[in-house]
Order: sequence, then structure tokens, then C-alpha cells
Amino acid sequence: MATILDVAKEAGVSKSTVSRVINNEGTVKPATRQAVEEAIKKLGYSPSYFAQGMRTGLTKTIAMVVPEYTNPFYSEMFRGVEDVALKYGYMVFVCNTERHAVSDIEYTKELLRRNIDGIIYNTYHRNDSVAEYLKKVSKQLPVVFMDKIFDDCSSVSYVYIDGYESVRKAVHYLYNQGHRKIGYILNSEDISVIQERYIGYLKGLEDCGLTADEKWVYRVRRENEPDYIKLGRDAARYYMSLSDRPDVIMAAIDMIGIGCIKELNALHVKIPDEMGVIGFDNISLSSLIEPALTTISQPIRKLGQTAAEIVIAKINGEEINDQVIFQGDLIVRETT
Amino acid sequence: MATILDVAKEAGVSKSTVSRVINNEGTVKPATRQAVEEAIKKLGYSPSYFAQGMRTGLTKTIAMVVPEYTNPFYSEMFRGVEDVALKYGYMVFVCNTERHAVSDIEYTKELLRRNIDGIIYNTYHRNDSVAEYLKKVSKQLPVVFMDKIFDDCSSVSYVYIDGYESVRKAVHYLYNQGHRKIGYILNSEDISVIQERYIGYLKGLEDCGLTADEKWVYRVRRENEPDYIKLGRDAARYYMSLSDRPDVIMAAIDMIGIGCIKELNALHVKIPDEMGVIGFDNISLSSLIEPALTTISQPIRKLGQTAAEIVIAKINGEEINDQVIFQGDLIVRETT
DNA sequence: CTCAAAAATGAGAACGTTCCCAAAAAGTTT
DNA sequence: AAACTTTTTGGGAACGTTCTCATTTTTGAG
Repeated sequence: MATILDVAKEAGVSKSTVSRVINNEGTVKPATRQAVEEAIKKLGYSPSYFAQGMRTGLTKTIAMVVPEYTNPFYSEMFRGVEDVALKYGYMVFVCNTERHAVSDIEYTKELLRRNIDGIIYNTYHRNDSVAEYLKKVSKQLPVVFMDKIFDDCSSVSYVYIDGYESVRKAVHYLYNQGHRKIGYILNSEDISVIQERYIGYLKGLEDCGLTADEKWVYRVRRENEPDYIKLGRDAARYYMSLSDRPDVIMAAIDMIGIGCIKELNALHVKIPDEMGVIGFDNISLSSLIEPALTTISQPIRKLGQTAAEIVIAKINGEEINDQVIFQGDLIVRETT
Repeated sequence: MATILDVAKEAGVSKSTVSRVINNEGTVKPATRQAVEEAIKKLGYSPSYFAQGMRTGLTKTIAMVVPEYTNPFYSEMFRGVEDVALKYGYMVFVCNTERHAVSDIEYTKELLRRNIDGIIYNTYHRNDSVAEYLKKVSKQLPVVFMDKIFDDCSSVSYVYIDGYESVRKAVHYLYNQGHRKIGYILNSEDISVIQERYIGYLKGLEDCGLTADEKWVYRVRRENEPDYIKLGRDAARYYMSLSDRPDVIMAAIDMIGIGCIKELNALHVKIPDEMGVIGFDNISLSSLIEPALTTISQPIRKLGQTAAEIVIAKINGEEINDQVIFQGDLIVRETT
């Protein structure tokens, strides 16, 4: 591999001048610049990341931390992140926190050690010690949170979907459709986004003058590698076993809703006449299942793009609105 | 951040000794080692990646190049890769080649510039100039191909599923089930894996003494962001429009098969009595659609694990069997 | 107790950049 | 043409490691 010195020799200048050309800094005579550029091309030179990084402390690399990699939600978000990252010459590490023995903290330490320039953080569980650590990290380097992880988010950058408001509005929609008995399935209350959606559900009921009947709320505690489909099926069976059952079920995520549909189909329950279902996420599967799932859509890719824009702006010390909340969109299909 | 010199001073030794402790190399007195380790812990020291990389040329980073990121096939493969990578202290760049203006070659150059230690390469299109370039790259640093990209693969490392053999066997299965009119849907013939599967189909027919009827082969040329579902639906409609139609359709990938099912359902065609469907990939969706899709399953995660094991072994200069072929498994469900 | 061998440690160069500062070249004014 | 700016260029230190080689310390045999 050619070094900056080889280029300097080839072009008959000093390495300082070559450096100036590479970085478009300082002054350099047009003729000299051209000579250097030709030498660079001739030798196929490109600066060493190590040496550059050693001086500048920058890696042109950002990390996107996700709790659950195979979830298509994060793949889609990653696309958005990558869209923007590549545009600015950055590469992206995808870091899966959940499955591995390494905790969020360990993983983050590794990222710091690798001099990552910025982090896009998708958390999962409400966990105060992790949260506190991350808040500290976010003072050290640009971090964007994709989630309302802290009670006080005023000092951090974030981009997220307003799950609370989205679900609240969905309840209104159901109410207007004539539903009065509205069930809710939560997979795990220690997941902050799930928690937030649930609170939106409660608020929606309250808005409409309905009371939350605890037996219509189906809760599951966290599992290691959750089988959402099974969870939805179990929930559907539970609801059907009730004498006083809801006439529509809200699922905290689409996959659970899809499990419900599968089970209701199997039990020959008519959807939506006997029982409605509504999901959250608008994963591609939700339009493929029959009947197609009514759900709340999130601008996921946009979410990723926005987060990446913010992180990179912060890396470059630019001013940018770093607190963005998107709204979900109700997509009415065949299950309501 | 503490440097190796800070640690040296703290422990009262030279930086050479600290380096020896870090890397577990050379000789160092137990008492000294302990003192150094304490100093490291006390200062929260960890070696700088830049400085280390600058000396060793290694980044402890591998890249996984994929043609289509949102395809769950690759997410699953990534899990396998990450399983192994993290075990050995590596991190993984996921590189999406298809959607971006940068070609495979440009992307690979960027990886080389970043001193990636090894590459796991999922190609997409048969393209000789790219292939030639990649072959050259694979001489420079450890590369594992996840695909039979070259006519002569004898000199490269690879891990892949034998699509040819898998489809050939599936044809035998269909034949044994009494099918004689077997259709085939290809999304794109310039994708090497797809091509290979198709050849397996032709061979299977030949084995069984059937002739390939060109009108039963539904071909689509490559699209930019292909809508496989629509493609499958179109194909199903095409087949149903034939007076002499196949009694079973093989789809080159599950998503297409699922599109077929959707359309056949919509047309009230009885599956599998009036028309059978068989897919390839066993994506999670294939068991969720109704009726559930018969398909060919690939040990995807294992694929990724194996690839990562090979790359890392090669990085470390270890001997390992670097040419592995897995067989697909026929998963019989409700569509045949 | 001496001396050789082995074990442990340290000094300093090197890796390829960036950046500060000094020096040289070019341009401008008197 | 001299003196003074301004522009352009070069030299060398620094970044934090690893690694070679030399030096010091320890061990063990005679």
C-alpha cells in the first residue's frame, strides 16, 4: 500500500502538501494540487484509517444498537440509517444487545474503545442503571435515542414515534366504530415502548368514558426469545374462553395480532364481526395475512434517516433540531 | 483516556512490559503482571484501536456484504455471523450493495481502505468483471463466498446451500406425489443462486423423464426493488389463464410462492388440490400464511456461523475446511 | 562465590497520518 | 530595487501502540 510519503515523492512535494490536498485544507497552488492528485491516482493511494484516526480521533463510523436484530422493524430502520451514513462517508456497526451475554454497558464500552463517532441507541428494557450509564455516555459523544428511555429527556437527543398518542387515537377510532369492549395484549411491560403504548390505551379508554377491565388485558412477562405468534394465539384462546369477552383486541405489536388472527381463523371466529384485531408496527406481514391486519404504521425508515442526520450533525458540531417525535398512522384494513 | 504509558507509570514498569501483559506475550514475572493488571483496572485503561491497528494492521472487524438487507434471509445469516464474531472479539460491518450507487467494487475498496480483516461475501448477480475483481481481493485477505459465484471455485473459500440438489430432490418428491405438470417461477436469471435452483429443476424433470414445457416457466427480469408478492400473484394469474396448466408451481423463493397463495386464495382455487405450491427459503412467513407453504429450508444461521468461523480461522492463519456445502431440507406443509 | 545461562525488563524505532510553525516563494507597495 | 505582505511549502513533533534488540536481573551449576 502506498503511503502519503510515496505520493509526496512521486509528486515532488512534501507530505504536508499532500495532506493539505487530501483534506482540502490550507492553501495549495492549483498546479501543485493537480500534480498531487495525479500521483494519488497513479499510486492508487488512499489514506490509512488508522493513522488518520490516530491523529483526529475520528473513525467515520457510527453504531446502531438494536435489541433484537431479526425484527424487521430494525432492518428497516437500519436502511434509513445507512442511507444517510453512506452519503456522508460513514459506515455503520449494527450491535445486537439482547441475545448476547454482553450487557448494553459492555457493548457500549467496546464501542467507545473503538472510537465510534456516534451511537444510535434502541433500548429495550427500562433499566435505571443502564439508563444512567447511557446518559453519561451521551455527554461524551453524540448519541441519539430512539426511545423515551429517560423520565427527563430534555438533555438528550431523541427520535421516536409517539406510541402513546398513536394508541390513544386508535382507541378513539375503535370507539367511533362502535366498540365498547376493547382488549389489550402486552408482551412485556418492562419494554418502554410497549409500556408507553399501553398507557395510551388506558388514556384512550378514559377519554371515551370506558373503564379498563383488567380481565381484558392479557399480559406476558418477558421471554428470552419470544414467540410472538404463539403469544397471540394463546391470547386469542384466552379471550375466547371468557364469557364476557371484548369485541376487539389491540395488540402491542403486529406479530401478536397476527398470532391472534391465526388462532381466530383456526377457531372459525369471524373477523372482524365476532372479534376485531388491531396491531402496531405495520410490518410487511400484516398486509399479507388474511384477513389483512388493521394496524398503526410507523415511518421507520424515515426514523432511521432522521437519527443518522442528527448524529452526524452532532459529530460535525452543527446545530440541528435533535428532538423529533413522529406520529404513527392508522392503517385500516380488514380486521376492524 | 489513559494510555499505555500511564499504566506503565502507575505500575512502575515500562510500556513494553504493559504491552506484554496486554497481549499475553513474552515473559513477565507473575508479580509484575499482577501489578500491571491492577494499574489497568485502576485507570480503566484499554488499548487504542488505532494505535494497535496501526502496528498490527488488524482491526478485529469483519464485513458481511449482502445484496438486499431487508431480506430476512440475511438478517438470520447475520445472527450466525455475529454469534461467532463476538465470540472471538470481532465486530461486523453489514454492507448493502444493491440499493446504493456504489458498486460492489467501490464498497469493497472502502472495506480494504478500512483494513477490514476479512469479508463474507453474498453476491447477487453473475457479473464477470465483479467476479474477477473479487477473486483478486480474495487473494489479498480472507474472503468467504456464500454463493457459487465462480465457474471454478477451487481456489476460494465458500459456504453455501446446494440449491441445485435441493430443487432436484424436490422435483422427485413432487413426482412421487403424482405430479407430472410442474411449473417454475424464476424472479431473475442473472442471480446466481436463482439460476442454480432453476437448473436443479430442469435436472429433476429430466431425472423423472418429464420434459420442461417452456410455457410453464414464468420468468421475470430483474427489477430494482422487486415486489415478490406481486410477482407471485401475477404468475399465479398467468398459470390460471392457461388451458393446459401445471398442477403444481415451484417458486424460486418463498415470497413468490406466498404471492401465488394469496392470488390463488383470491381466485378461490383450492390448494393443493387444484394447484400445489412449493417455495424455497423457509422464511418465517411461510408457516404463517394459510395454507402453510411447503418449502425448502436452509440452515441459514448455521451458514453464517460457518462462514464466520472460516473467515476468522483464515485471519489467524489456521487450517480449516473452507469449502462447505449444506443441503436444503424439504419441509412439507399444506400446499402440496 | 563465580560465572554462564535463562528470565525479565526497558529503550527506542516504526507505523502513517495531522498540525504547528518556520521558511521559501511569489506578489505588492514604496 | 528594496522592503514588506501574502501565499505556498516543508520539517518535525505527536498520536499510542508493537516489536526488536540490548540490558539488567535472577537462577543454577560448579
